Parts: sequence; C-alpha cells; structure tokens
Amino acid sequence: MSGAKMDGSLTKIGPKPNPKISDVARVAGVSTATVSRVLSQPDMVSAKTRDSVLAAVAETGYRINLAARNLRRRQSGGIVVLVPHLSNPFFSQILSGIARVASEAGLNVLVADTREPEGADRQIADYLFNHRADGLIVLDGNLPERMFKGAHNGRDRPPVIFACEWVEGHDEPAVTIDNRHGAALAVEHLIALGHRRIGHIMGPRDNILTRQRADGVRDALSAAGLEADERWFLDGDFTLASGIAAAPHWLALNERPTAVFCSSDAMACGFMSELNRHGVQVPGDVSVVGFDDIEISEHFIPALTTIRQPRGAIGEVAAGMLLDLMRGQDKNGKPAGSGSRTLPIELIVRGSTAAPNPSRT
Amino acid sequence: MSGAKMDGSLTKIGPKPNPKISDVARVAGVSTATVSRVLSQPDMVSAKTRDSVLAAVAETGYRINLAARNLRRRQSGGIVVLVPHLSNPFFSQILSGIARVASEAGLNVLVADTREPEGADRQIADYLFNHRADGLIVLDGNLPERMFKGAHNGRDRPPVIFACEWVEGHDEPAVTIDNRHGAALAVEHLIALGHRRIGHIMGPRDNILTRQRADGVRDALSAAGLEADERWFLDGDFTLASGIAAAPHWLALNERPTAVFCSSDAMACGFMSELNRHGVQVPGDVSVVGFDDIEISEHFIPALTTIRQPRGAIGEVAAGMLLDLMRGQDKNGKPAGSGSRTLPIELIVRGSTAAPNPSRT
DNA sequence: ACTCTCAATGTAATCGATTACAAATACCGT
DNA sequence: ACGGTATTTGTAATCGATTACATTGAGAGT
Repeated sequence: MSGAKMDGSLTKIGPKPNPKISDVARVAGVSTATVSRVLSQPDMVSAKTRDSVLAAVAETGYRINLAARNLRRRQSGGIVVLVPHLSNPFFSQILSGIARVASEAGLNVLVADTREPEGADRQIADYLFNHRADGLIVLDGNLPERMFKGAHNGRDRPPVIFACEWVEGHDEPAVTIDNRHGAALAVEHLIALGHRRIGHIMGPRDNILTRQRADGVRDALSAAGLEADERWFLDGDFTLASGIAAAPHWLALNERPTAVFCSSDAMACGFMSELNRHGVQVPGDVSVVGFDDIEISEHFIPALTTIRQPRGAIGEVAAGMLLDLMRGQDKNGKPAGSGSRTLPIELIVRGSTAAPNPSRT
Repeated sequence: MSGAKMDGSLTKIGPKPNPKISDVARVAGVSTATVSRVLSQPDMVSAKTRDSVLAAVAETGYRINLAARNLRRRQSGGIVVLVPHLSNPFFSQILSGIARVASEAGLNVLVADTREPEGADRQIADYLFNHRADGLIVLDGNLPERMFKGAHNGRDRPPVIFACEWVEGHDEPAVTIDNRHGAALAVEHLIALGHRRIGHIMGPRDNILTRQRADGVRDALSAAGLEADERWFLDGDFTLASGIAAAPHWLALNERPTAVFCSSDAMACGFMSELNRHGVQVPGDVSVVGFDDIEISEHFIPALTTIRQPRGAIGEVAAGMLLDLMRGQDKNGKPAGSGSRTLPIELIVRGSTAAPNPSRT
C-alpha cells in the first residue's frame, strides 16, 4: 500500500511490525542500498556514513530478514549434516563444532539421521535439491553412492564435505584422522607395556574405518615381529552391544590375548562390562584400549585408555572447508580449495591398560 | 516485467536453472496463482486443473523455493529446539520425534545447546527475534526467566512449548510425564520386592524434576508406612559422573539401604559401576532402579530396571502442539489449543532389582 | 582550468511464491 | 430467461533485501 506516504499508525493493532531496511535507511538518511552495504560489505562505505547507519540500526532495533536475503541471493542459508546415528554420542561434539562455525557465518544447521527408516533417501534428496541446503557435511561413509554421482536431473547439487568417514571412490574433500596410524599407536602402546598376544575388536566389515584400523593393527604387530592371529580379530559394529557380544568370544579362545584394542570406545566399554561380570579384571587380566575418547570413557571404571579424536576440531574444520567451497562456488564456477585435511590424534593413557600379569602370561 | 516476452536462452551457461512456479504454470497452461493453490490448498482447485498442474510439476521437476515462500508468508519455516546438553543421549530420541513431525510439515529443525558457553543468551535471542524461528521447543527448565517474559522490544515472540522440563510460573503449554508418579512406581516396585530401607540419588537441587521425583519417593514410602530417611537422599546432577560420585557416600552409610532409586539412568549406571568396583553386587547386595530408560540401560550389566519415558512420543506430541499453536496464532490473535499434556510412563523390570538378600538385611 | 579516474551513494529491477481482489463461469430457482 | 450465489481461475501487488548500473563529487594529472 501507500505505506511510504502516510506513515500509517492506526492500521495495525497488534505488536509493532519489525523494522525493515527501509526504516533504517530513512532514519539514517541514506538509501537502502547503502544500509545493505554497511551490513554486508562495510569497507565499501565511508566511515561517516557507516557510523550513522549503525546508529540507525541500533535505534530501530533492526534485524535482517533472512528469508528476503536468501531469496535475493539465491541461497538457502543453511547447511545439512548427515549423521549415521544421531543417538551416538560420538557425533555430538562434531555437531557442536560445526554449529559453532556455521552460526558465526549466519548459517542454519540442519541435522538428518541417515539411518532413520523414514528420511534417508527421500529426505536427503530433498535437502540436496530442494534449495534447502547450500552445503552438506556427510558423516556417514555408507551412503548409497548414487547420491553423490554428480548432477541430478541436470541440476547441480551443493558442495559436499566428508568428515570422519567417507564414501570411497569420490574426490569430495574430507576431514579425517589417520585411522591406520591411530590404531598402530594403540597397539604400540600395548606392545610397549609388554603385551605379546594382542586381539582386536573391529567395526562393521564394510566400513572404511574398520579396514584402516585393522591395517594399523597389523602394521604395529608386524613392526614388532608379532603374529597377527586372525582368530583374535573379533567382529563388532562400533556399538556398546557389540562389545558385550564380543566378550564371550574372547572368553572362549583357548589362548587368550592379554590385551585387546577395540575400534570404538563404546565397544570397549561393553566389552569391559561383560568381562567384569565374568570375573575377569581389567587391566589385571586383560588390558583394553578404545578409540574415539567419548565422554563416558574418562568416567568409566576403569577409565579407558584410548585414542582421542579431536571431535570439536573435526567439526570446525569441516564447516570451515565447506564455507570456503560455498563461497568459491558462488563466485566462479568450481574452484575453491579442494583437498582433504588430516587432523592429529593422541593416545590417552588411563587405567584400563597395564603390563601383562606375569603369572598368567 | 518483459521476462515473459523473450524467453532468454543463451545468457546463462551453467547448469540449467531450477524451474520456477511460472515455468510450471506455462507448461500446465494456467496462471501461477493456480499452481500455487494446487500446491498448498488443493481442494480449491478443480480436479482436472489439479491433475494437469501436477503433471506439469512432475515434468519440469519443479521444487518449491522455500525462501520465496517464507518471505511472502512472513515466516521462517523453521523451529528451534533448546537442549541443555546436546551430548546427553536422553535427548536424541526426543529430537528425532520432533524432527519426524516437523519435517512432515515442511519445517526445518534447528537445535541449540543452551549450555554452550558461546551461544546461550545471544543466540537464543537471535533465534527468537530474528525471524529465524516460527516456534520454539524448550527442553531446559533452567533458562533465565526473562527470556520468556512476554514481548521483547515491543515485538512478540513465536509460540513456545516446553517438554520434559519447564520453567515454573509460566503458562506456556508443556508436554511432560508424571514424574512424581513415576518415582512412586519405582519405589513401589522395590517395596513389593520386600525392600524396607530405600535410598534415592537425586538430580540437581534446583531442578523441577528433582523435586517432583523426590516427592514421589516420599509418597510411596509413606504410603507403605516406611521412613524417608533424609540421609539416604544423596545428591547428584543426572550425569553418570555424579552417579559414580554418589557411590562412596552410599558405602559410607552405617546402615545402608538395600535398594536405591536413581533419578536418571545415567546416574544409576555410574553408581552401579562404582559399586561393582568395590565388590558390591547388584542386585545381590543392593537393588538399583533408574529413570528414563536410555539406550544403554538395556545393555548394561546388569540390565537396569527403570521407568521408561516415551521419548519419541514426547517429541512428536510437543512438535504437534507447537504446530497447532503456530497455525492458530497465524490466523487469529492468540487462540489455539493451549493446555499441557501428560504422557504415560512405564516400569520396565530388568536384572538390577531383586528381593533383598535375607542374610544381609 | 579541464579531463579522467575512483570512491561513495542512489535508483530501481530483481529474487520466486502467495494472495487480495477481480473476473469469468457454472449452477439454481422461479 | 434472468438475477443471484458458488466455484474456479487470473491479474497484479506484495514480502524485504541485494546489486547492476547510473550518478555524483572529489582529487589527480597535465
């Protein structure tokens, strides 16, 4: 309507409408273009004007309308994070790292659980091609490959970053740790303590991390001239329940390893609990090392020796790389820094590992 | 605009632009208004037209641009969930329930951790008043009260629903369980097993749930004519660590309770672990009941008897109520079904409880 | 003094969908 | 057959910010 002419004052009854950019412009005595520039490219505006605009912003209590900005900029203002299991505590700190970086950049973070029966395919495609996400961080390495096969319907999809896990055979950049090295570190620690018979509880066979960590175990063993007995490589799936399930298998071995490296902390905790129930002492009878350093590990009884992944940093770096990609793709065609990053890990020694008990060796 | 006249075809080089509503309209031979109506109020359109529009949608691969819709509708298309600790596994299923309902309604779900040092105040206010959320679900009962004190700066804020916890003295609708009754159920179970000396590990003193559950414990005890010895009410804060910390206090009691009801599963697990380390058997020497039925409880050793909260349902109901509020508020001024809901709980009996050992009674 | 360049700002088109209002059409009863 | 009501569809204004392009003014160079 003619709102600009007569500054309507008795048309609306409810709470006062939010100020818009034109209100700020009027108060500051400049055009809306200038206000917009102050807000998104401050260097382009003279200091004097900038100050008066900022004052007007403060005075009016102006808050930008993101829907309008996103519409004009042809973006969605959000990124989506694809997580295998939202309930897995391993991911929460990664998410928090992502959220920190993203919200600083004014982006929303949407989280989708790829293992939800519902969502999965349909919902992910929805995010990818429905203008709902400007970028994607994938924490699940077992997604159907087709999701990432270039364009979809002739339209292109937003940039993707993998973190922790990744889908093999793709050149999307990834933020990872050196899993092979981490596993080797864990096993080297056990060897240094004097262990000679070392077992390994693995993740799911089809998982990329499982294979890399198992390789790391073999690296360390063979470097020490020790045998990698395949009967000591027990199956698991990273969950606590699978750690519990592995315990009877370990107990059934006729020559038991004196130490076990578990490919996740959750499995290590389950394994230890179940051993404990059978009267097997950790670390007295068997040393246990985990992987991840999830929150509970430090508080577990005994506190778990483990390989710490810098989860917050992983999230931050992944989000940062994604932002770069998004900005790069906006301006040019497809440049921006692609290329993966590997973050450092750390062996955290706690109470669950000790020298092997000589009386039982 | 003259855009309709010459259908530019060689200006853009990149991937083909997303079809918009006008493209669909052209293909279907109708106006954009009709297409819009088919998509959001199908009943208003004749069956014939509707079919041809839907066909055109399929043909063009049209996907709605949410930024445009949100701008026009003056909404953000998202709801925010305020969680005390994102890493607490208790919340993940609630979130998943919320996400299920919300995404069905085409709404984004943003999750904010209220205990993050950064975000908290600033970020929440940002969500509330920056057009970033059309509604709010609060899972944290210890938020500064001022956040919810009516309007802010003369502008009003989106509707709020509490779930699980709530801020006292507010009439915002809430989705809860009957905590007092739940605690009573747990204690009644112990009494039925023959226990007479029953202890309680509590949550944080200032938490509303803590008080209600403690009251429930007293209810059940006094109903059975038992004494509620305040020395047997130990402090905790719902976390696993605090369960561990409570164990030595229990051990130090000169006349120990034969059963302990913990106000959260996490505390129960920590408590049991620590007892186990001191050679105290559960349930042989002491029975333990938890509250929540988090994922780990079923797998713990021993499996934990607990009060199950319907977490998925809590999330779904909360989201549903919020949707109602949002729609109601849109149309009229402030009607819509306000009023809270209480969801049913359930006692899950597992291995951590048994009759008291007569030799030690 | 005069032209040229560069910085700062303004004007107005634009992003894509929704919806108030108008127009057209169909259906009814008398 | 005609006014009247209900149903379906179209026209065009609108949501609020961004940005291509135009304009203005100031300083530099000769």
